[in-house]
Amino acid sequence: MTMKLIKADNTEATTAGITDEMGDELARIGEMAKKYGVTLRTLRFYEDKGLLSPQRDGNTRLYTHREETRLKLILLGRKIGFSLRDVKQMLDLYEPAGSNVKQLRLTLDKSEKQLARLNKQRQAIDEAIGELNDVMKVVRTKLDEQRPMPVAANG
Amino acid sequence: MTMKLIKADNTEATTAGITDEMGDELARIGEMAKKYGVTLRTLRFYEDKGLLSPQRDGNTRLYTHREETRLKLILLGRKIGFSLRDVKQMLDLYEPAGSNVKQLRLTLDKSEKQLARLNKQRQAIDEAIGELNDVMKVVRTKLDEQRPMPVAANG
DNA sequence: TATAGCATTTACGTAAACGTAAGTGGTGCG
DNA sequence: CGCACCACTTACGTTTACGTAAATGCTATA
Repeated sequence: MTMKLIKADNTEATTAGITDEMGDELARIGEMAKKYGVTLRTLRFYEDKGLLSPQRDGNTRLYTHREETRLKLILLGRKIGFSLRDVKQMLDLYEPAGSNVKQLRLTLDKSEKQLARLNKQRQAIDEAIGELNDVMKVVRTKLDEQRPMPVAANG
Repeated sequence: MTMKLIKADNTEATTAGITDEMGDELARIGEMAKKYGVTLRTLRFYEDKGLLSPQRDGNTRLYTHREETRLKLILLGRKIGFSLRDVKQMLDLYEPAGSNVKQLRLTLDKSEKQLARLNKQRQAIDEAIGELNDVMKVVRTKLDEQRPMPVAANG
Protein backbone atom coordinates (compact mmCIF):
# COMPACT_ATOMS: atom_id res chain seq x y z
CA MET A 1 0.00 0.00 0.00
CA THR A 2 2.06 2.81 -1.32
CA MET A 3 -0.65 5.28 -0.50
CA LYS A 4 1.10 7.92 -2.52
CA LEU A 5 -0.67 10.72 -4.23
CA ILE A 6 -3.04 11.06 -1.39
CA LYS A 7 -2.52 13.86 1.00
CA ALA A 8 -3.30 13.59 4.65
CA ASP A 9 -6.17 15.96 4.93
CA ASN A 10 -6.00 18.78 2.41
CA THR A 11 -2.37 19.36 1.63
CA GLU A 12 -3.30 19.93 -2.01
CA ALA A 13 -0.33 17.82 -2.91
CA THR A 14 -0.53 16.33 -6.38
CA THR A 15 -4.17 15.94 -7.12
CA ALA A 16 -7.72 16.12 -5.86
CA GLY A 17 -9.98 18.73 -4.49
CA ILE A 18 -8.43 21.68 -6.24
CA THR A 19 -10.88 24.44 -6.68
CA ASP A 20 -11.09 27.69 -8.52
CA GLU A 21 -11.74 31.08 -7.01
CA MET A 22 -15.16 30.44 -8.47
CA GLY A 23 -15.53 27.20 -6.60
CA ASP A 24 -15.21 25.09 -9.73
CA GLU A 25 -13.79 21.62 -9.51
CA LEU A 26 -10.47 21.61 -11.28
CA ALA A 27 -8.94 18.46 -12.62
CA ARG A 28 -5.46 17.93 -13.92
CA ILE A 29 -4.67 16.32 -17.17
CA GLY A 30 -3.96 12.89 -15.73
CA GLU A 31 -7.31 12.67 -14.01
CA MET A 32 -9.15 13.77 -17.10
CA ALA A 33 -7.32 11.24 -19.20
CA LYS A 34 -8.17 8.36 -16.90
CA LYS A 35 -11.73 9.46 -16.37
CA TYR A 36 -12.46 9.57 -20.07
CA GLY A 37 -10.13 6.90 -21.35
CA VAL A 38 -7.98 9.11 -23.50
CA THR A 39 -4.27 9.77 -23.47
CA LEU A 40 -2.57 12.91 -22.28
CA ARG A 41 -1.46 13.38 -25.84
CA THR A 42 -5.05 13.43 -26.97
CA LEU A 43 -6.05 16.12 -24.51
CA ARG A 44 -3.12 18.27 -25.52
CA PHE A 45 -3.91 17.60 -29.14
CA TYR A 46 -7.49 18.75 -28.71
CA GLU A 47 -6.21 21.86 -27.04
CA ASP A 48 -3.78 22.47 -29.85
CA LYS A 49 -6.69 22.23 -32.25
CA GLY A 50 -8.69 24.73 -30.26
CA LEU A 51 -11.25 22.26 -29.01
CA LEU A 52 -10.31 22.64 -25.38
CA SER A 53 -8.73 25.49 -23.50
CA PRO A 54 -8.10 24.57 -19.90
CA GLN A 55 -6.88 27.08 -17.38
CA ARG A 56 -3.31 27.07 -16.28
CA ASP A 57 -1.55 27.01 -12.98
CA GLY A 58 1.84 27.97 -14.29
CA ASN A 59 2.28 25.30 -16.90
CA THR A 60 -0.09 22.80 -15.46
CA ARG A 61 -3.43 22.45 -17.18
CA LEU A 62 -6.51 22.65 -15.02
CA TYR A 63 -9.80 21.48 -16.46
CA THR A 64 -13.03 23.06 -15.31
CA HIS A 65 -16.44 21.53 -15.51
CA ARG A 66 -16.99 23.43 -18.73
CA GLU A 67 -13.97 21.81 -20.33
CA GLU A 68 -15.15 18.47 -19.12
CA THR A 69 -18.49 19.02 -20.78
CA ARG A 70 -16.75 20.02 -23.97
CA LEU A 71 -14.64 16.90 -23.86
CA LYS A 72 -17.74 14.78 -23.48
CA LEU A 73 -19.21 16.44 -26.54
CA ILE A 74 -16.01 15.95 -28.49
CA LEU A 75 -15.95 12.27 -27.66
CA LEU A 76 -19.60 11.89 -28.53
CA GLY A 77 -18.97 13.65 -31.82
CA ARG A 78 -16.11 11.37 -32.65
CA LYS A 79 -18.13 8.32 -31.77
CA ILE A 80 -20.80 9.50 -34.13
CA GLY A 81 -18.19 9.89 -36.79
CA PHE A 82 -17.73 13.64 -36.98
CA SER A 83 -14.30 14.97 -37.74
CA LEU A 84 -12.64 17.12 -35.13
CA ARG A 85 -13.01 20.01 -37.51
CA ASP A 86 -16.76 19.53 -37.58
CA VAL A 87 -16.89 19.21 -33.84
CA LYS A 88 -14.93 22.40 -33.48
CA GLN A 89 -17.24 24.28 -35.78
CA MET A 90 -20.21 23.24 -33.73
CA LEU A 91 -18.60 23.93 -30.39
CA ASP A 92 -17.40 27.31 -31.54
CA LEU A 93 -20.98 28.39 -32.03
CA TYR A 94 -21.91 27.81 -28.45
CA GLU A 95 -23.02 30.91 -26.62
CA PRO A 96 -23.45 30.46 -22.90
CA ALA A 97 -25.94 33.27 -22.60
CA GLY A 98 -27.76 33.37 -25.88
CA SER A 99 -29.87 31.42 -28.27
CA ASN A 100 -27.79 28.77 -29.97
CA VAL A 101 -29.97 28.53 -32.99
CA LYS A 102 -27.07 28.74 -35.38
CA GLN A 103 -25.26 26.06 -33.48
CA LEU A 104 -28.29 23.84 -33.45
CA ARG A 105 -28.94 24.32 -37.13
CA LEU A 106 -25.36 23.59 -38.04
CA THR A 107 -25.39 20.52 -35.87
CA LEU A 108 -28.59 19.29 -37.41
CA ASP A 109 -27.26 19.93 -40.87
CA LYS A 110 -24.02 18.12 -40.26
CA SER A 111 -25.91 15.34 -38.55
CA GLU A 112 -28.12 14.75 -41.53
CA LYS A 113 -25.13 14.56 -43.80
CA GLN A 114 -23.32 12.29 -41.44
CA LEU A 115 -26.35 10.06 -41.20
CA ALA A 116 -26.37 9.78 -44.96
CA ARG A 117 -22.68 8.92 -44.95
CA LEU A 118 -23.18 6.31 -42.29
CA ASN A 119 -26.00 4.72 -44.20
CA LYS A 120 -23.86 4.59 -47.30
CA GLN A 121 -21.07 3.04 -45.33
CA ARG A 122 -23.43 0.53 -43.92
CA GLN A 123 -24.53 -0.44 -47.36
CA ALA A 124 -20.97 -0.62 -48.61
CA ILE A 125 -20.06 -2.86 -45.73
CA ASP A 126 -23.01 -5.09 -46.35
CA GLU A 127 -21.99 -5.42 -49.97
CA ALA A 128 -18.44 -6.13 -48.96
CA ILE A 129 -19.61 -8.79 -46.56
CA GLY A 130 -21.65 -10.34 -49.31
CA GLU A 131 -18.80 -10.44 -51.76
CA LEU A 132 -16.45 -11.63 -49.10
CA ASN A 133 -18.74 -14.53 -48.35
CA ASP A 134 -18.80 -15.41 -52.02
CA VAL A 135 -15.04 -15.37 -52.12
CA MET A 136 -14.78 -17.53 -49.06
CA LYS A 137 -17.20 -20.00 -50.52
CA VAL A 138 -15.13 -20.33 -53.67
CA VAL A 139 -11.90 -20.61 -51.74
CA ARG A 140 -13.30 -23.29 -49.49
CA THR A 141 -14.51 -25.22 -52.49
CA LYS A 142 -11.12 -25.02 -54.14
CA LEU A 143 -9.44 -26.14 -50.97
CA ASP A 144 -11.76 -29.12 -50.74
CA GLU A 145 -10.99 -30.05 -54.31
CA GLN A 146 -7.35 -30.15 -53.38
CA ARG A 147 -8.02 -32.78 -50.78
CA PRO A 148 -7.82 -36.11 -52.70
CA MET A 149 -11.33 -37.21 -51.83
CA PRO A 150 -11.70 -38.36 -48.25
CA VAL A 151 -13.38 -41.51 -49.48
CA ALA A 152 -15.99 -42.15 -46.85
CA ALA A 153 -13.68 -41.32 -44.01
CA ASN A 154 -14.60 -42.21 -40.45
CA GLY A 155 -17.92 -43.90 -39.99
CA MET B 1 11.13 -9.23 -85.54
CA THR B 2 10.32 -6.53 -83.06
CA MET B 3 7.03 -5.85 -84.84
CA LYS B 4 7.03 -2.40 -83.34
CA LEU B 5 3.47 -2.39 -81.95
CA ILE B 6 1.73 -0.64 -84.75
CA LYS B 7 0.42 -2.09 -87.92
CA ALA B 8 0.48 -0.12 -91.14
CA ASP B 9 -2.99 0.36 -92.57
CA ASN B 10 -5.51 0.02 -89.78
CA THR B 11 -5.16 3.67 -88.87
CA GLU B 12 -6.25 3.02 -85.28
CA ALA B 13 -3.16 5.00 -84.46
CA THR B 14 -2.72 5.04 -80.70
CA THR B 15 -4.57 2.01 -79.49
CA ALA B 16 -6.15 -1.35 -80.25
CA GLY B 17 -5.25 -4.80 -81.48
CA ILE B 18 -1.69 -4.89 -80.30
CA THR B 19 -0.50 -8.42 -79.77
CA ASP B 20 2.43 -10.13 -78.26
CA GLU B 21 4.70 -12.69 -79.91
CA MET B 22 2.60 -15.06 -77.86
CA GLY B 23 -0.61 -13.78 -79.31
CA ASP B 24 -1.68 -12.15 -76.09
CA GLU B 25 -3.87 -9.12 -76.23
CA LEU B 26 -1.85 -6.16 -75.06
CA ALA B 27 -3.44 -3.03 -73.71
CA ARG B 28 -1.84 0.28 -72.93
CA ILE B 29 -2.27 2.05 -69.66
CA GLY B 30 -4.98 4.39 -70.88
CA GLU B 31 -7.20 1.57 -72.07
CA MET B 32 -6.77 -0.32 -68.85
CA ALA B 33 -7.61 2.75 -66.83
CA LYS B 34 -10.81 3.40 -68.73
CA LYS B 35 -11.86 -0.21 -68.79
CA TYR B 36 -11.57 -0.56 -65.04
CA GLY B 37 -12.38 2.93 -63.91
CA VAL B 38 -9.08 3.71 -62.31
CA THR B 39 -6.56 6.45 -62.97
CA LEU B 40 -3.22 6.06 -64.65
CA ARG B 41 -1.70 7.06 -61.38
CA THR B 42 -3.37 4.13 -59.71
CA LEU B 43 -2.03 1.62 -62.20
CA ARG B 44 1.46 2.99 -61.85
CA PHE B 45 1.04 3.00 -58.11
CA TYR B 46 0.06 -0.65 -58.09
CA GLU B 47 3.07 -1.42 -60.20
CA ASP B 48 5.29 0.53 -57.87
CA LYS B 49 3.96 -1.59 -55.04
CA GLY B 50 4.66 -4.79 -56.92
CA LEU B 51 1.04 -5.71 -57.53
CA LEU B 52 1.29 -5.40 -61.28
CA SER B 53 4.23 -5.79 -63.62
CA PRO B 54 3.23 -5.05 -67.18
CA GLN B 55 5.60 -5.58 -70.06
CA ARG B 56 7.32 -2.68 -71.67
CA ASP B 57 7.76 -1.46 -75.17
CA GLY B 58 10.48 0.99 -74.45
CA ASN B 59 8.89 3.03 -71.73
CA THR B 60 5.32 2.30 -72.59
CA ARG B 61 3.52 -0.17 -70.38
CA LEU B 62 1.72 -3.07 -72.04
CA TYR B 63 -0.77 -5.07 -70.03
CA THR B 64 -1.33 -8.73 -70.78
CA HIS B 65 -4.38 -10.75 -69.96
CA ARG B 66 -2.60 -11.97 -66.86
CA GLU B 67 -2.11 -8.45 -65.62
CA GLU B 68 -5.72 -7.72 -66.32
CA THR B 69 -6.76 -10.66 -64.21
CA ARG B 70 -4.51 -9.48 -61.46
CA LEU B 71 -6.02 -6.04 -61.62
CA LYS B 72 -9.49 -7.49 -61.31
CA LEU B 73 -8.41 -9.38 -58.23
CA ILE B 74 -6.82 -6.29 -56.76
CA LEU B 75 -10.00 -4.31 -57.26
CA LEU B 76 -12.10 -7.07 -55.81
CA GLY B 77 -9.79 -7.24 -52.85
CA ARG B 78 -10.04 -3.54 -52.27
CA LYS B 79 -13.78 -3.63 -52.55
CA ILE B 80 -13.84 -6.29 -49.91
CA GLY B 81 -11.73 -4.11 -47.73
CA PHE B 82 -8.32 -5.75 -47.95
CA SER B 83 -5.29 -3.54 -47.86
CA LEU B 84 -3.02 -3.54 -50.85
CA ARG B 85 -0.44 -5.21 -48.72
CA ASP B 86 -2.79 -8.07 -48.02
CA VAL B 87 -3.72 -8.35 -51.66
CA LYS B 88 -0.09 -8.49 -52.59
CA GLN B 89 0.62 -11.25 -50.12
CA MET B 90 -2.13 -13.32 -51.60
CA LEU B 91 -1.23 -12.63 -55.20
CA ASP B 92 2.40 -13.38 -54.54
CA LEU B 93 1.48 -16.92 -53.61
CA TYR B 94 -0.06 -17.69 -56.94
CA GLU B 95 1.67 -20.48 -58.82
CA PRO B 96 0.48 -20.90 -62.41
CA ALA B 97 1.44 -24.53 -62.54
CA GLY B 98 1.04 -25.83 -59.07
CA SER B 99 -1.33 -26.31 -56.19
CA ASN B 100 -2.12 -23.00 -54.62
CA VAL B 101 -3.03 -24.44 -51.28
CA LYS B 102 -0.91 -21.94 -49.40
CA GLN B 103 -2.50 -19.12 -51.31
CA LEU B 104 -5.96 -20.43 -50.68
CA ARG B 105 -5.31 -20.93 -47.01
CA LEU B 106 -3.89 -17.46 -46.60
CA THR B 107 -6.80 -16.00 -48.45
CA LEU B 108 -9.27 -17.86 -46.32
CA ASP B 109 -7.47 -16.82 -43.19
CA LYS B 110 -7.38 -13.18 -44.15
CA SER B 111 -10.97 -13.39 -45.28
CA GLU B 112 -12.15 -14.65 -41.95
CA LYS B 113 -10.37 -11.87 -40.16
CA GLN B 114 -11.69 -9.33 -42.58
CA LEU B 115 -15.18 -10.66 -42.12
CA ALA B 116 -14.80 -10.19 -38.41
CA ARG B 117 -13.58 -6.64 -38.93
CA LEU B 118 -16.45 -5.86 -41.21
CA ASN B 119 -18.95 -7.18 -38.74
CA LYS B 120 -17.42 -5.05 -36.03
CA GLN B 121 -17.56 -2.05 -38.27
CA ARG B 122 -21.13 -2.78 -39.06
CA GLN B 123 -21.97 -2.86 -35.43
CA ALA B 124 -20.03 0.31 -34.75
CA ILE B 125 -21.87 2.05 -37.53
CA ASP B 126 -25.19 0.87 -36.25
CA GLU B 127 -24.36 2.20 -32.84
CA ALA B 128 -23.23 5.47 -34.34
CA ILE B 129 -26.44 5.73 -36.29
CA GLY B 130 -28.38 5.10 -33.13
CA GLU B 131 -26.58 7.78 -31.17
CA LEU B 132 -26.74 10.15 -34.06
CA ASN B 133 -30.49 9.75 -34.19
CA ASP B 134 -30.68 10.50 -30.50
CA VAL B 135 -28.65 13.63 -30.99
CA MET B 136 -30.82 14.75 -33.87
CA LYS B 137 -33.91 14.21 -31.84
CA VAL B 138 -32.60 16.40 -29.05
CA VAL B 139 -31.42 19.07 -31.43
CA ARG B 140 -34.77 19.17 -33.20
CA THR B 141 -36.53 19.49 -29.89
CA LYS B 142 -34.32 22.37 -28.83
CA LEU B 143 -34.86 24.09 -32.12
CA ASP B 144 -38.59 23.76 -31.73
CA GLU B 145 -38.39 25.25 -28.27
CA GLN B 146 -36.62 28.24 -29.75
CA ARG B 147 -39.55 28.99 -31.99
CA PRO B 148 -41.77 31.24 -29.79
CA MET B 149 -44.78 29.02 -30.10
CA PRO B 150 -46.26 29.15 -33.59
CA VAL B 151 -49.62 30.11 -32.07
CA ALA B 152 -51.80 29.16 -34.94
CA ALA B 153 -49.52 30.82 -37.39
CA ASN B 154 -50.62 31.65 -40.93
CA GLY B 155 -54.22 31.24 -41.93
C1' DT C 1 6.92 21.53 -88.40
C1' DA C 2 3.81 22.45 -85.01
C1' DT C 3 0.16 20.58 -82.37
C1' DA C 4 -2.60 17.21 -80.10
C1' DG C 5 -2.63 13.07 -77.30
C1' DC C 6 -0.89 9.75 -74.79
C1' DA C 7 2.88 8.33 -72.37
C1' DT C 8 6.95 8.66 -69.00
C1' DT C 9 9.62 10.06 -64.69
C1' DT C 10 10.55 12.01 -59.94
C1' DA C 11 8.90 13.61 -55.91
C1' DC C 12 6.32 16.42 -52.75
C1' DG C 13 1.42 16.87 -50.86
C1' DT C 14 -2.88 15.24 -48.56
C1' DA C 15 -6.01 13.67 -44.85
C1' DA C 16 -6.78 12.33 -39.49
C1' DA C 17 -5.53 11.66 -35.13
C1' DC C 18 -2.67 11.08 -32.58
C1' DG C 19 2.25 8.15 -31.24
C1' DT C 20 6.64 8.69 -29.70
C1' DA C 21 11.05 10.42 -28.76
C1' DA C 22 13.90 13.64 -26.35
C1' DG C 23 14.91 16.77 -23.04
C1' DT C 24 13.32 19.54 -19.05
C1' DG C 25 10.74 21.22 -14.78
C1' DG C 26 8.40 21.00 -10.32
C1' DT C 27 7.25 18.43 -5.98
C1' DG C 28 6.63 15.50 -1.95
C1' DC C 29 8.84 11.66 0.37
C1' DG C 30 12.26 8.45 2.40
C1' DC D 1 19.71 14.77 -1.63
C1' DG D 2 17.88 12.18 -5.11
C1' DC D 3 14.42 9.09 -6.79
C1' DA D 4 9.81 8.54 -8.45
C1' DC D 5 5.99 10.82 -10.64
C1' DC D 6 3.50 13.83 -13.03
C1' DA D 7 3.63 17.41 -16.21
C1' DC D 8 5.51 20.34 -20.04
C1' DT D 9 7.33 21.48 -24.87
C1' DT D 10 8.88 20.72 -29.61
C1' DA D 11 8.74 18.30 -33.48
C1' DC D 12 9.23 14.40 -36.45
C1' DG D 13 6.89 9.82 -37.54
C1' DT D 14 2.94 6.82 -38.77
C1' DT D 15 -0.74 4.94 -41.90
C1' DT D 16 -3.12 4.35 -46.69
C1' DA D 17 -3.84 5.20 -51.32
C1' DC D 18 -3.22 7.71 -54.25
C1' DG D 19 -3.43 13.34 -56.11
C1' DT D 20 -0.92 16.65 -58.26
C1' DA D 21 2.49 19.04 -60.21
C1' DA D 22 6.52 19.70 -63.33
C1' DA D 23 9.25 18.65 -66.98
C1' DT D 24 9.86 15.73 -70.94
C1' DG D 25 9.33 12.14 -74.78
C1' DC D 26 7.12 9.69 -78.70
C1' DT D 27 4.01 9.45 -82.56
C1' DA D 28 0.60 10.56 -85.98
C1' DT D 29 -1.75 14.03 -88.29
C1' DA D 30 -2.92 18.57 -90.30
